[in-house]
Amino acid sequence: MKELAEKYDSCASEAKWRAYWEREGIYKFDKNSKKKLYAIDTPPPTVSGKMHIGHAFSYSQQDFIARYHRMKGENVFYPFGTDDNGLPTERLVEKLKNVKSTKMSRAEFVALCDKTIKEIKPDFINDWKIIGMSCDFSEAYSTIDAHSIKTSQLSFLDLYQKDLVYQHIAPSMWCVQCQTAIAQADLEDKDFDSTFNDIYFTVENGEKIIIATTRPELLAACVAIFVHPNDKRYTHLLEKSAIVPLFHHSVPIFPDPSVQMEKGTGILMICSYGDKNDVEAVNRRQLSPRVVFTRDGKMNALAGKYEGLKIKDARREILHDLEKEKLLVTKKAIRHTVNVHERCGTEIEFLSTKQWFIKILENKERFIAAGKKISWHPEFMRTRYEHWIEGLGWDWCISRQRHFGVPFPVWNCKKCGNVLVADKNQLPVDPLAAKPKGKCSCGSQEFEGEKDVMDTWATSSVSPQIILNWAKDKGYDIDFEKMYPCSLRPQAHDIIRTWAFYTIVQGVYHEGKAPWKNIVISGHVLDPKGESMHKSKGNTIEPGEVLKKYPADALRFWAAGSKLGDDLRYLEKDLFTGQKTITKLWNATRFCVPQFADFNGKKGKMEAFDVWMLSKLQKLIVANTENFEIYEYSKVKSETEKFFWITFCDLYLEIVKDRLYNSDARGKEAKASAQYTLSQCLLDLLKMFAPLMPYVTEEIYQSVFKEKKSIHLESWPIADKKLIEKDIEKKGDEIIEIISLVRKAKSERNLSLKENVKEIILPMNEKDVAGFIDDFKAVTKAEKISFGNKLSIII
RNA sequence: GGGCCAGUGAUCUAGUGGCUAUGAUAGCUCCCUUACAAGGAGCAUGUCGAAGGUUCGAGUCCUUCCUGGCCCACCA
Repeated sequence: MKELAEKYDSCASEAKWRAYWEREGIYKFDKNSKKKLYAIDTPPPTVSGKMHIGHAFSYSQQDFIARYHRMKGENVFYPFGTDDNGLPTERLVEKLKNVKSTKMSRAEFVALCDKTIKEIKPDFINDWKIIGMSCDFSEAYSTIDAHSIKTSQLSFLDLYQKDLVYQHIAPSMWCVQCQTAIAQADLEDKDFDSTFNDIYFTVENGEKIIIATTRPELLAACVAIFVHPNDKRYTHLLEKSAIVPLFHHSVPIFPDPSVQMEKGTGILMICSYGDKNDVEAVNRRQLSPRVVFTRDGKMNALAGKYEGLKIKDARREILHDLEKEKLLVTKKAIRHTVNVHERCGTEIEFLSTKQWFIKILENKERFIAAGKKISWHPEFMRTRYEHWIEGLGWDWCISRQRHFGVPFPVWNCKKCGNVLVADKNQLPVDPLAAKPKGKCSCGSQEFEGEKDVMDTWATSSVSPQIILNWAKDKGYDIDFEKMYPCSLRPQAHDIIRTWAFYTIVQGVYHEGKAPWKNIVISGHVLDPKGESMHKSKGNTIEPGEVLKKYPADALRFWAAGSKLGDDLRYLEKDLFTGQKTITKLWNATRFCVPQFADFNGKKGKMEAFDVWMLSKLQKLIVANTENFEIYEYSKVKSETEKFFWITFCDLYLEIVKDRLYNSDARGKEAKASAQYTLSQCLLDLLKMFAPLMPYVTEEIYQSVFKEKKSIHLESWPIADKKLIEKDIEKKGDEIIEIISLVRKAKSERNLSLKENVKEIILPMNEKDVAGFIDDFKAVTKAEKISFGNKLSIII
């Protein structure tokens, strides 16, 4: 047992224990262990420059849970992964290296991505180690490593064989900035200033009608006009045709019940394609589409004189021309919400392209059913999941016309165009570099590899399969069958519609069941005003900056303060509160340690206040265990903090000082009783703080107790119900109440607490509280204690 | 427009039917007491968003409304 230094040096201590944990493999997964498994489907953060405060927040929270389960004696499988493929990575590399992927060869760009990732990843991962994540970092994966590519391709082959994936030419969501197809889940809302324009069309009978639109550049793409069949204003126009202004092509006027009569002028122009309704309308009426722009968002030849202009420039020019030709009735400024691509903020368009889709619409019920089999924490997050599924309108488009991603294990026959998929044994495969095994059914051996890569979610959604070695290509065995489903998926609420949903889809399709037993949803970090943090708003907080001022334990302690699933404001004072708790823990230990010097570890007859204290401790253990079982780490934090600060420090430590300091007068046995209680409380408190503040608890444990290699390999305290003494607790509480009143009385008289009290008359039965009286007398500095009907404090 | 969550002292927050509503921060008063002044003791601060209702009893349950956040839809 070592004396503790006067001050806790968090900086040195945290670095020391971090290195120790890694060197000693404290968090290493033991694949041969017979203990109960607890597998965590860790979120792989998207590799970006640095960890942000939201990461620090949510990863701390999942780490509390992981550490609790480890201490509970479970075999925790807690790998660490990084998501480093796909569009987000491409955009990062473009930014860091100041290049444009569209202006480079694919091979060149992929090589640059690989190189850049290698450069920045070690520092990036280090941020996670600094906050004290207890992952097994030797079980690290990247969503672009060979194992992940193989798993992802295997997943594709399995879906292909089960007829759950298909290739299809159809109008789908397209980002003209990223020049790729995207999925419904990749959309975001954004407000734009625009104009609502009333434009004249001329019907074949010469009548002029007015159509309202925000997108006049789509006039060239107009293929029909819809009016409501019951709209008396326009029934006479039905089955006639109209001439599109500026472009002079003729389009039919159809009745269609989807038209909302009260909107705009009640006349709707159908373009190929302005939105999802247009897509459906064109299909329903079997119209031949007029596509007017190119994949990079410029007008094409069909747009006549506007060819080559960007969409927005064309809009301005066309409005200008309409105005000049007196075809524009009015132009109203409006602000409206438009769907944009979440990665770049560009308004999405609809283009007919050939894409791969995973079928999801036909199995909505199965996904909802699988969601019901999972325990959601908090429960209401399941509702969000179900609503997302109910609102889905498209199958999952998984192909991206990009460079850096998992390739489709697919070739097309050059002769007949047939699709050939790779053989399982070929994986991982790059179809641009390799050839399929065998021939096409047409006899040809000439193939063209699929150039598209997969949506990054297509790979991250098989994270359970990746970590549990579904592809069976890891160097050693992790028994997929035994370990699937995982025990836990921790993640934030903003990716329920993507990561959680897609992972469930893959789980249902590959394994016929949900991928995890529990899902814990964390919230977001807000700025001090309660607003969301955005780089553009300039209100972001960098964990690196926070950690220059405060220990990682304090950051974690702050992160433990949000109720499960709740957002939390970043207020610096809360970091300070955490730091105070660390200091207090340190100083309380500094008080205890010298008291253990002459302690033989044996307990004799226990003093009343010690029984009282141990009883309260057992109750805390029960409460904390229950709360951790339901993932309520914030309640563990507040309960433990309250107990430590008030019950242990303010009350108990003060009460036992007399017995410890004056053992000659009070007796060796009374001292031993206090020593025993102190050491029990301190050890159990350290253990219960350990998941939240792994560093300071380790530092203290290693100095004072050191029964195992690490406090994090210690067992979580188990409550001894026999120690719960309701009666003594109640009596003790009554005495405590009076101690408070004595303190208050001194305080009101502006006296020091060590001031003597002449006499205290207790309104109690002497026999009931006899065991407490010596301690009570000492802590209140009372010269005389007597018993009567009414409380009286005579100073 | 639909859904979800929330509205508690100056600020943030605990509290899913039961004695005078938690704790933290800021404020004020006192105390350098041999773990801790980055501390301790104490004080003050609340019509628990509004209105109805259920109940012996409501911050807690129900209804309606108001406000905020998030998600989704619409966006001719």
